[in-house]
Amino acid sequence: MTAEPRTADDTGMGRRRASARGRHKPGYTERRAEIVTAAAEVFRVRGYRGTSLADIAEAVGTERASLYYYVGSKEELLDEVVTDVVKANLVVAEQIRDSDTGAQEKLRTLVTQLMCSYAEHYPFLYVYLQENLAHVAAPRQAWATEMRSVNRRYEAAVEAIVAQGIEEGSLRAVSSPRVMAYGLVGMVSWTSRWFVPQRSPVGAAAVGESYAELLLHGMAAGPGPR
Amino acid sequence: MTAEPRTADDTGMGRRRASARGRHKPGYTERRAEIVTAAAEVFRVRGYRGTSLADIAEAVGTERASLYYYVGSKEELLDEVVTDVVKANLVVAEQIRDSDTGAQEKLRTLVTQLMCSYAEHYPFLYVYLQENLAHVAAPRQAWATEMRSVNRRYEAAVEAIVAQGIEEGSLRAVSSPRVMAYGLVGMVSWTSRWFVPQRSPVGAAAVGESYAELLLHGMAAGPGPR
DNA sequence: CGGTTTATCAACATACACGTTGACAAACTG
DNA sequence: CAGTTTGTCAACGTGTATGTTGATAAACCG
Repeated sequence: MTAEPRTADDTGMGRRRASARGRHKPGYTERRAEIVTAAAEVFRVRGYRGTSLADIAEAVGTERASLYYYVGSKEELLDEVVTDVVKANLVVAEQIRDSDTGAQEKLRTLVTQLMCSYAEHYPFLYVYLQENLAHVAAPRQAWATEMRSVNRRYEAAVEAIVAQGIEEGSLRAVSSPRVMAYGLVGMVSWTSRWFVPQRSPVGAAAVGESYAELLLHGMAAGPGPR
Repeated sequence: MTAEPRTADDTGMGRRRASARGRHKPGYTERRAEIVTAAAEVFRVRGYRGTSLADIAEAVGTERASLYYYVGSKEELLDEVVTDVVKANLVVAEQIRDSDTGAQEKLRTLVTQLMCSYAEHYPFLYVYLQENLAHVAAPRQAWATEMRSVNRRYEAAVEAIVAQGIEEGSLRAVSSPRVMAYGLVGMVSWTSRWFVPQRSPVGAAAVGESYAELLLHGMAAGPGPR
């Protein structure tokens, strides 16, 4: 008894809700964006791992279960928060690398652009920087692998510009291009630990220009130090 | 019935074990150190939050419950891994700040010392750097507050050296001392994301010297860029 | 204005992590 | 070699997180 045929009657109610996501009602997408934005801020403050969906629900002013009407999982939410912006950033970096200028100008542009990008898409990119891809757990491995590749390409772009600079003689080989690139990226990325666009006396552009100045002056060929 | 008097008979068995920790048997401390070391490596690889005591037990080759014979909690383990080394590092930084030299030499010493320190106490300091103190959850607030103060003092020391350099005229005010200090710390701290002492073609000292060179050349007063 | 779609949420089912207990074996000790 | 200490571990209790379900309002629409 209690056979519960069930056969191919794949009409789980939850499934129907999920498929309702396909349709693009006007209010739906807006509300979804609200949720993603709220999630981004909570992620930034408490970290991805330290954030529960209940936290996000509270920030949005709703109940945890309601979130599932808009989003399939916490992972999907992170993906939504982070992926596009990060990829856009990579595109810009590769454009700069491929542009037709000297390495010095390229680096300056890249650093200031990067800082401004952080501020413009405020909590989003910082959520990403604070995520250590080496620490992601099993269920996000696919995403992590993709993002790692984005990171690698980003770093490769910076490295290429540095290498160009050394080759064209405008930059000193203070160290290997790789290590120099990591230094540059690190200096800028670490701002995620202290820089808050609104609450900072100095703007993102100013920080970016300072760091560009510092790095360029530091790498520039020409009159020695002392 | 089943009154279970229990009164002041505070002889819970677990308590007795815990108090047995007071005694300093020879093998005990060694085993404990093994566990702390293993924990450090697991923390580095998976992050504090992403690590379960089961993971650590597996790394040690024992059972989760056995760890509690040596350690009261996961937090205690992190504390053990991180706190002393971090504080020692701060002491060195403040010594450098208070030493009797020019700012340039101070910064060079500080940066190289810092990198070497990372390598020497390998996974330990990197575990700390990867912990974002802004993300710690409630039960570790006390520890986090203490560590935040350590961070603040560290950054203040670097900032002071930069300020000294500007005052004595050996460094340019590329930006505020604070922002410059963050840049320096960031460049070095970010190595936690890519530098693995054994597995890297370039040693910690070399990276440290390169970054010191780059930063100093970048901040140094004297012949302009171009 | 009745029926359908849209959105919300209480309640449930699972899973996993932490920390504790008490039993137990092996090593030590007198 | 008997008794105690030292170290290990299966089993349990508890808390908290995720994701699902079905009931239920509210808005929409023909």
